[in-house]
Amino acid sequence: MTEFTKRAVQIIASIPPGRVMTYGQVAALAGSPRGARQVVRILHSLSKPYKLPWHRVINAKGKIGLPDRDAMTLQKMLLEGEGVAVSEAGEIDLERYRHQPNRF
DNA sequence: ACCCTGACTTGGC
DNA sequence: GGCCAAGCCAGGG
Repeated sequence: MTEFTKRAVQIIASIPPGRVMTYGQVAALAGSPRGARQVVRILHSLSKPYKLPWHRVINAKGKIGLPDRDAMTLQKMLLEGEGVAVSEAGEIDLERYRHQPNRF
């Protein structure tokens, strides 16, 4: 496991309920602005063992990237359960829910 | 080791 | 604002 992966895991795990982050944002904070795809891999392979809040990680368009309709519905359900509004199309208001670890 | 693929992002039309 | 093309990085076959 690379350092980047470890950092990404920490970052994802630190996203509080009711907040979301984009793949690119996580990647950037973990030290690799172009590592969004690796973040995706992390969610695929490590979300289970590390119990990561995968549902709080979405793409830059503010939408759920999941190809599976069922999984998307689950994610929508989980987020709404935390107070995040998700449209039927799986869209989220990033400006409103984006988690910003080092905001001043 | 090489090639393909992906829960991505950004820039241009 | 939506669709297409190229860039990027790692894991898996």
